[in-house]
Formats: sequence, structure tokens, C-alpha cells
Amino acid sequence: MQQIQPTKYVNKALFDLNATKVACQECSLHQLCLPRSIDGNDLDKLDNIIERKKPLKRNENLFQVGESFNSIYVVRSGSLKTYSPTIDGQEQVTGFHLPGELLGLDAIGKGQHPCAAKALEMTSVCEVPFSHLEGLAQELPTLQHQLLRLMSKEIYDDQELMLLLGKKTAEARLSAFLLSISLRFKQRGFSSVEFYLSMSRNDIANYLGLAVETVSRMFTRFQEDNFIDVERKHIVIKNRAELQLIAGVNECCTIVEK
Amino acid sequence: MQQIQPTKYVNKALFDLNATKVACQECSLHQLCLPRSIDGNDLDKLDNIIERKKPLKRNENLFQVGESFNSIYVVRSGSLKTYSPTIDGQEQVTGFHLPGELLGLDAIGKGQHPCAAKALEMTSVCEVPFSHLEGLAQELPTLQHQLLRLMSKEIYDDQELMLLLGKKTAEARLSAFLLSISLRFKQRGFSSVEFYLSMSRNDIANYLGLAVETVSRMFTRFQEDNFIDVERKHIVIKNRAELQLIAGVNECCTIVEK
DNA sequence: GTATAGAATTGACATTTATCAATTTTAACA
DNA sequence: TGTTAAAATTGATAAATGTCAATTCTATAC
Repeated sequence: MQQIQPTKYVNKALFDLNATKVACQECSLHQLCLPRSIDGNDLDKLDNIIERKKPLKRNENLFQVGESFNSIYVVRSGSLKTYSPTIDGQEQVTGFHLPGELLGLDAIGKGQHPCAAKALEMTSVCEVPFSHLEGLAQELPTLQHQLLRLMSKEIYDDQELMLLLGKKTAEARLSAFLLSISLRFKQRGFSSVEFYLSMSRNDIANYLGLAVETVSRMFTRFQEDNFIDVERKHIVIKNRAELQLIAGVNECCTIVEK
Repeated sequence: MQQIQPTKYVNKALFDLNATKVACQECSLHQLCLPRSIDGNDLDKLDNIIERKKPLKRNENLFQVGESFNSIYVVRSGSLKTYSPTIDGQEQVTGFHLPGELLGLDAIGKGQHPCAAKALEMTSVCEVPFSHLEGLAQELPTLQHQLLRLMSKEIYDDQELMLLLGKKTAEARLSAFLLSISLRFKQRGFSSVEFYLSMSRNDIANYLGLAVETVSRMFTRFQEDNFIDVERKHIVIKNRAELQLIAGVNECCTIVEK
């Protein structure tokens, strides 16, 4: 039971732009640059190529499908969803991106964005021009290594999700989704027990390949069974062990526990 | 209708080790090294670090879960599946790997393999020691660039699959699966119309998150509806347009057509 | 503060898919 | 080649989830 008990302040912080700003220390880019082996000089070089973009309002797009790829982005505060158009004019949500996480790695190969990214709330991001990053990685072996590691992690994470989406029941999917969000918050220094979901039920359902109604019913059921407290977008994890059981997490996912 | 009509020979070839060897020209590693800008000298350097492993027999493992990561692998001939253990002792198939495709990119981040790889038939692979590859990429900007591109493609492909697994009905999943295999064969210079599936129905079902029985019924139905010819593992695509409609492919997947 | 549109929930019902069971077909091995 | 185990198919039934419809709740704009 070493879970951090959040204060009211921490929760409110998720809506407070300044308070949610992820320190460079907890950010994916941090892992990118200084895994205990890059010196201050090199760090400055990296810092120099990063541009701070002006914050996005809710529902503003960071990029659109087909837009040419120039930069990868790191979420500083707020959150975004990525989505692709489907044949029937719908959109299919492909991911959610929380503070400290990266966007755009899937676009390098084709040189254009295969999905669009939209802010779910007031959101600010850092922009990292990819050609600069590549050039720098050529100079700095550690940076190249970290870049490859990060991309590998992205592949790994995607496969974890495929595991989830491919096999499980509705309750397993939602359960694994909540655990995943919880873990990601924790990794960024937020509470893993209590948090706000910035995305709509619709987005969640779309993402998990379920009907909105099913998602809604599952939330209700989890609440009834006392696995979680739900109040609209506010979530409290009350019985993580049970959620993990339902999700059928394999040993890979079990790191949520630590 | 510029689809290549395969000869009986071509089909048999899929079982013939020598005939299926993918020329380095069509191999993922080829893209890795010489996108029209690497010279013969550099190509030799790359060639030098690649090791040919002795062929794997059916059901032999290339690597196991948790094994420490040292190399990435390229399939030269045959095919493999990757899979992870689930909590209930089952295995969950996470991917199939055809000639010219890569394995192991998901292991870089953690330094150990998150999944196991098993040969589905007599299979041979090239082994590329990762530290050597990294070192070489540090010298050769083009190689670094291609490595990043390839990893990006992997991320992109995984997300395509998540799209598939997340949303669709059983018939959409199987349909998209067949189209995906077809495209991948085509990209490697094999027929996209007629091919052999090296994996069992069980593996397909597991991969797609369906019951074996459902997969079997779908094959039967597709046959009845004249979308495909099935005879055990031998598949002929007869109505690609209809399959694409069922799969609900978005414009990204539509490249199957070209 | 109120009006209004969108989001979320809940219920009833239809459809899809999983499960269980039996049979047929195929492939592996002696 | 014949024997046997595994794989694949098919049918009947049960369970899960999607769809449709109605209602409640929430947030936004006026």
C-alpha cells in the first residue's frame, strides 16, 4: 500500500495549466537526452532546438491527417487524442497523450501524419524539429541511443494495447484502460489513485472498440462493485487488485503495482 | 486489374526454402541500408555485421520471453509468430512475420524480449547485432535515418492493427487480416492474389481476438460468398473490392490496391 | 440565471459471437 | 501404410454487446 494519497490540490492541479506543467525531469524528452551520461553542454544543444508552441485550446488541432511531418511533439500540460478517419466518415481514436508523452513518431516513415491530433483541454506542447533532432543524434551517440529506445518503447506500448484490444471482454478493456491511465499518471509524478479523465465517454468507447452505452454501463458496474469511484470524469481507484484481475494483465502490465 | 496471376510454381515456392529466400533487394534491411544514397563501401560494412543463423525447424523458438536483447532479426524465408504469455497461462499471438520483415524492435527499450518468437515452418533469419548496428548508424547518417524510418513504420503498422482490432466485427477483422497478408506478400514480390497461410486457424483466431470456430465460419462464409477460395491454408483472393468494403479500410490501407 | 445543445446514463430488445459438443479432415509418426 | 493425435469444421445454445429510444445530467452561451 505505498500508493500516494493525493490531496485535493493534486487533483485540481490537473486542470491548472501551470501546476500540470511537467518538469523536464519527468518528461519523455528528459529520457531522450540525459540518462546520466549527457553533459550540460550537450543538454543545452538539445534545449536549443526545442520550440515552445503557444497553448492549444480545447478541440484545437495540433496537426491534421496527411499534414507533412516536420516535428515530433511532447505534451507539457493538458492532453490530446490522436485519431484517424474511417471509411464511413467516422473517426477512430488511436491514442491519448498525457503530459510528458510524445506525438508524431508514427509519421517519420511516410513523412506525413497518418492521424490527426486534437487537444482535449487547454494544452501546451514542446515542438522538436525532427531534422535538427536527427542531426544532433548523429553527433551525440547517447541521444541516438535514447531516441531508438523511445521508439522501441512506443512499439512495445502499442503491442501491449493490441493485446488488450484483441482479446478481452468489455470489462477487461475498460479495466485495463483505467490501469494504463493510472500508471501513466504515476510515471509522471501524479497520483495513480485519483485522477481526471480528460476524454469523453465517447472517445473512450471509440478507442476501446465498444459502444458508448457499454462503457457507461461498465463504469456503473465498477462503481457498484466498489472497484472505483466515478463522478463524471473524476476517478478514484479503490480496488486495484480486482481491476488487474479483470484486466487479465500479464506480468508485463503488472508494473502498475510498483 | 494489374494483379499478378501466380503460377502453380509460385505457390509451391512458398514452401521451398531456396525459392522463398528474399533477395536483399526486397528485404527490410535493404531499405535499411541503401535508399539510393549509400555507397558500395558502406553497404559492405553493413553486410559484415550481419550473421546468418542456421534455419529454424517448425515450432523452434528464435527467442523466448524475457531473454536479453542483443540483436534484431530479419526473416529471410519461412515465417514466425510472436506471442506473449497471458495471466491464465495461455499465449496471446501478437504478430506474424513474413520474409523481409523484422523482429525484435520492441525489445530495445527494455533490453529484453517482451514476447517470444516461434517458427511456423522451416524458417531462416539474418541476425543483426544491435550494438554493431547502432555504432554503424552513428557513422552513417543515412543508416540512422533509415533505422528511425523503419521503427516509425513499425509504430505506424501497429496502430493500423489497433484500428482493426479495436473496432471491427469478426468478418471485418478476418477480411482486414487477409488483405494485410496479401499486401505484405505483394510488397515482397510474391503474389497478392494467391498465397499460403503458414499459421493455424487457432493462431489467426487468437491474434484477431476471436474464437476458432468463428474464424472457421467466416472462412466458410467468405468462400460461399465467393470473396475468396479457401482450401485449408491455401487462399485465393477473388473479390478484393468486397473484402475491402467489409474490412472498412480507410485510405491508409487502400494501398493494397496499387 | 436561464435556455439549450451535447454528453451520459438507463432500459428493452436484437444481433453477434463465444461456448459446448460432436464429427470430419489432416498431418505426424511408428 | 496404417494409426493416432491434432486441427478444422459444423451445429445448437447461451452469453455478451450493440442498437434504438427515452431520460437525465452538465456545460456553455446568451
